[in-house]
Amino acid sequence: MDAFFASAEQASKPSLRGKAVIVGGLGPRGVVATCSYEARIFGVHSAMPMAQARRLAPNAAYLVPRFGFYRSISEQVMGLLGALSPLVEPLSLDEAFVDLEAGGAAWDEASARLAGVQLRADIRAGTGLTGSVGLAASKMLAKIASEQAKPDGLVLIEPGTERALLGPMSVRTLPGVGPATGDHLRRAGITTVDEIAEAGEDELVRLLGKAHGHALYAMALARDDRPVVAERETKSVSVEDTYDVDIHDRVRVGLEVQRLADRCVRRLRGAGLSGRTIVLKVRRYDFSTLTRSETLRGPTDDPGVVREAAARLLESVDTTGGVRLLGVGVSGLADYTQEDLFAQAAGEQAESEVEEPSPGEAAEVPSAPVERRWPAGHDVRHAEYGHGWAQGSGLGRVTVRFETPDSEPGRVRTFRVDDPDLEPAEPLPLVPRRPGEPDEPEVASVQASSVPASLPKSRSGSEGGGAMSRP
DNA sequence: TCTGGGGTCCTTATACGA
DNA sequence: TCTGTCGTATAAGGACCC
Repeated sequence: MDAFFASAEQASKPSLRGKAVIVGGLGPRGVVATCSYEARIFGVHSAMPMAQARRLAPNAAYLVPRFGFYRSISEQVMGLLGALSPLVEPLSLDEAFVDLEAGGAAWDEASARLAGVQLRADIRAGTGLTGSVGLAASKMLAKIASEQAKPDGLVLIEPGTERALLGPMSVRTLPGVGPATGDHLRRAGITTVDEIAEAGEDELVRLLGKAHGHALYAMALARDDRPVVAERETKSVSVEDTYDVDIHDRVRVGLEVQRLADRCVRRLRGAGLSGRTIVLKVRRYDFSTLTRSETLRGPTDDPGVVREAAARLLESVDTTGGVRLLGVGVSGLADYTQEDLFAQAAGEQAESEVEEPSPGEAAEVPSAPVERRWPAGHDVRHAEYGHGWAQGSGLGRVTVRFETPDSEPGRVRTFRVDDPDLEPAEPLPLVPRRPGEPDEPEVASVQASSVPASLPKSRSGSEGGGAMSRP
């Protein structure tokens, strides 16, 4: 999908169409998750500190992400991909590989192009959003093609032309070459894909290590036979928080770690998993990051056990100077629990407390309960004025723009944050339902019956038919 | 003024049992 | 019994991706 979060917000909010829209964390330490193409003109891009984005584009609309909303759109699009092939490999909410050959949807250039054109039309009709499609004989090339196709395009890399196309490109084009590897290669005099090929495999391995070296050399020769893998199992579950201001108080640090441990366990249990290795992550005031981990005798999903392990790990960390981020994770996952009996007994007391957040938790965050209630961009409903979204809040007031995906740009009104006529609302569907269709009040309730998981699994390992769509 | 959150994979060092 | 070594876990850090 093109500028996915920002596009979804523009589709949802008519007044933002054609405008610079920036989605991300709005706190003092937030970063840009996605921004609209209008915002990119100002130099804003993903991962940029929000403070910098505000300087570059002070008049843009700034919104917090609504993952539930994006997920429902994503499920719709993934459903369309699932109709093309049983082999769909999601990379994120807005991106997936599809093996068109395995699905019988395409077998040559013409049929692949046709499938891509049809898919883009279906995505637009179903979601009102634009997606780009890259078609090629391997995952790497499909991905590069989809990058070139954006926004709102389709690019097909013809078999036989791969090396010539790749050769003059920057090494940074290849997936897996980020800033560090890019610098490393540049210092060795390698800046283009051709130069990787010329350097030779041995030199690449010497520079970058075995795995990376071999992989990169193969990529440079356009050799990539990785299959499209439909279902990959989760390897770890983690939660982390960056705090608006560094935490110095050691007791407070301990409390935060306990909260994170509970949140992590809730997610773990929600996924029906348990794990053996507990990981504590600490980012200090100077941005130095360290992790401490401990492996238990058996997997656990017991909040008390995870809390205690996290607390033990924290003891070995020096936090003087303050911490800006804390995180707790669990890896070494299993889908069953074989609890250490001794540890379980110790954890039982804490157990009951994790099921529901403790009453004190909501009040525990002293910073701005106002912004918490009306996050920028979230939908609201007013008894008299109907559906709208919170444009901003502060000083006991919230500004609401009243509009819906299929209305004209709406008007703004301001209310007291505790106005009883105002309540949070679910997102509305981006595309109006056709008459005769079952009534579904929320996009969030889109059913997942057509996602790949429910489709028959075919053998994997097909090669040469890989195509990737960037929906 | 800086620099999120949720992941994956790889490398290196170290410990340990056979 | 001493010593090396091989394979496997574990621990920590780093790069990368969206």
